Amino acid sequence: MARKSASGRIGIADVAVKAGVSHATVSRVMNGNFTVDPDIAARVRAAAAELKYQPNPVGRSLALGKTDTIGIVVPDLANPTFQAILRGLSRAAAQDGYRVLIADSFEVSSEESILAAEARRRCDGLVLCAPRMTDAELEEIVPSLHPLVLINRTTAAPGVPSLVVDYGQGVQDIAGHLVDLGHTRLAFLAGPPHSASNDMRLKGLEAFKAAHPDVDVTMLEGGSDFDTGHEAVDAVLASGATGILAFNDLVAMGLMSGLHERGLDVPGDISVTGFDDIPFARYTTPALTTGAVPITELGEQAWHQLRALIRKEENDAPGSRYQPRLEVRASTGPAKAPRSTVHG
Amino acid sequence: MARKSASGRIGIADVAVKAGVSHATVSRVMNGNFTVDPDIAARVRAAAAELKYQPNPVGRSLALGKTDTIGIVVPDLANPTFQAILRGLSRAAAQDGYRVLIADSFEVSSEESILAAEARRRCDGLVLCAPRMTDAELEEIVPSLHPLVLINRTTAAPGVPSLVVDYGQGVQDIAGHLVDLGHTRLAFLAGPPHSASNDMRLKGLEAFKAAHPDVDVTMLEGGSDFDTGHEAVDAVLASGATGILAFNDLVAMGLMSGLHERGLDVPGDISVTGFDDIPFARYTTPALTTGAVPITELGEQAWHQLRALIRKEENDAPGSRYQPRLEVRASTGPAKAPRSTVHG
DNA sequence: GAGAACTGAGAAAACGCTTTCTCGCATGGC
DNA sequence: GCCATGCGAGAAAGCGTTTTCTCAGTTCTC
Repeated sequence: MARKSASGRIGIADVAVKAGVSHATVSRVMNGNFTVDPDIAARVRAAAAELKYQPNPVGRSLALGKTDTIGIVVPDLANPTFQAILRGLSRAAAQDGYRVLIADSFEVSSEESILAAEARRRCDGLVLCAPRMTDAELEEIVPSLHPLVLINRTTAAPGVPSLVVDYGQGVQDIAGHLVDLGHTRLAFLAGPPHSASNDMRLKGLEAFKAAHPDVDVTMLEGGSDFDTGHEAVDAVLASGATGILAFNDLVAMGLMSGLHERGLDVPGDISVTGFDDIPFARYTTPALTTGAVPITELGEQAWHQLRALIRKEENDAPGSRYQPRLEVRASTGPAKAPRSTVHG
Repeated sequence: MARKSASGRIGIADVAVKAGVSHATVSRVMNGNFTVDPDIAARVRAAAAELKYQPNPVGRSLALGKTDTIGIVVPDLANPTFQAILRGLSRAAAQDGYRVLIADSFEVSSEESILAAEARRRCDGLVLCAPRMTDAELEEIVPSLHPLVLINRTTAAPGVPSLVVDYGQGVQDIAGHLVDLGHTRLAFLAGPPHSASNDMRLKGLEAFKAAHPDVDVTMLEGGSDFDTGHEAVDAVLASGATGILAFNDLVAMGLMSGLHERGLDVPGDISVTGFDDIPFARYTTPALTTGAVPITELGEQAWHQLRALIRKEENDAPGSRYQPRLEVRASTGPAKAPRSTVHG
């Protein structure tokens, strides 16, 4: 019969009593400390097994000063991109015995810093995805969040790795692809106004426009979800563009759905591109041309960077930059009125 | 200048020294205990603010015996269904000040019970999604996991709410819909062999077959992802069925994609149905007819049930059963060779 | 004006563990 | 046979909180 401590749960004290040793010895055995007599160790292990004793992690955390848990702050768990980051992070961390605590800010960016601080205090480190947070706010909280890894943001603070996707180069590649297909009138269906990754795309497009003065690029307001794309049909048609760069795959899918409802053919009438290469992108009809980002791998890398920080290792690669790979599928095709050589 | 305790972080002791009071008083103030003189309370608050003191959650957890965290065990974070449950759970829990810790078993069901026990000890309660775990194993670990809420599983143990989707009824509704459209040869593209929810579907189809002896239902082996559906094209065509019930939306989308590649028209040649109504289901081409499950709401309900358990409230609704709603979209249509009245 | 009742804050115990410190005991050397 | 050495395990001190216990100082009552 398992005797229980006052709390109702079996603790180290119960095992100690049953094995006829002190708490300290039980702790030593449980932690594989070999300065314990093998006979006694065996007795302790037997007692522990019989009582099904499992050390209380909270007690351990307090004593050891670590929780074996990391936190991730995401603006929206419904977004496939963050789901993928979470997945990669979770898997990689699990392999090293770490769990992940999620903090979803539900796009309420005013809550983000509080949430981040909160999460950080419960964990050994933090991965922060906060695309809408202002630079000022970011700089202010970053120092108190160490060990910290940033996703798609950079900071002046030292010792904070940033994993950033080169969206600027990505949109340029996509725009280039459309131009190669003969499109001369493009439109960019932008993302959320104050999003860091949207800014990167805008910068990329500026560079593209500078390099291609003959191409007309219309900027359209947008957002980051299906509905944004779906509702943008009128604006897209009004722009007269034949090649559309949607902020991301979700927006592109919404747009294609809306165009389809209007009886327009993609890519016959209009070419549509996305960004991210979420798992569903290859299964849309037509399959979506997009800028593929190895996003799950990014989550995995986030863990590796964070791990190095937690272990206070020399970090030779403080952050890294991911180049999107142009993934040409069926949603892009020759412009209706080609003005130069067109393949296919 | 903020003085720091040995640990390097600001603790209650630092605030106590700065305010010239004892730790106890600081704690009382921080917890809104009104037996403290207003002047002293103000002094403490000022000191806390100046030092930017935030109580250490681990210390609090140990003292209070609660972590304000719940855990969720999922077999695969890549699956939209579990993502949605997680989302609903996370949001609902957040509203009550709880965070969620995720434990992804990566479909390794042998790890599931260890993972669950591990997660449970770090949290105040657990939501368990373990479709592949055997009944025996489930019954064995359930008692040690309380407070616990099960998703799509039931247990004989008392006090464990189960949130289960009535997949059995769902497939019958879908099958009925296909028969109404004139289909007489159906095929079920099954899910993972030992999945609880697959068993429920199979039972539902048995009932359906008993009620519709004139309808031919072929059972095909399958899985739960895109590729399963994509690879099943040959088997589906070989079956001669014109109405296909895929295990879930993912499989249905894979199948539609495969059929499309073969030049077949959905629903012209073959009608395809899914299950779950994941967010993408309405954006496929054609939009997918499916059994809609309010899955995010299910995650939310999971929290409410768990909360009741944690608070030891009387739980008048120990679990609940969700009826899928038949969502007819464009992927189903009249059978090619109608044998009875067909609408449209 | 003295004892009772009360108020409010400090001391100390508790939460469950790890780890340092300490010390008894056995062994080895001379 | 005695002291130095070392090994192994218990005692105790943290880790950072909350909360009970205790008690000094004040107010109230008769």
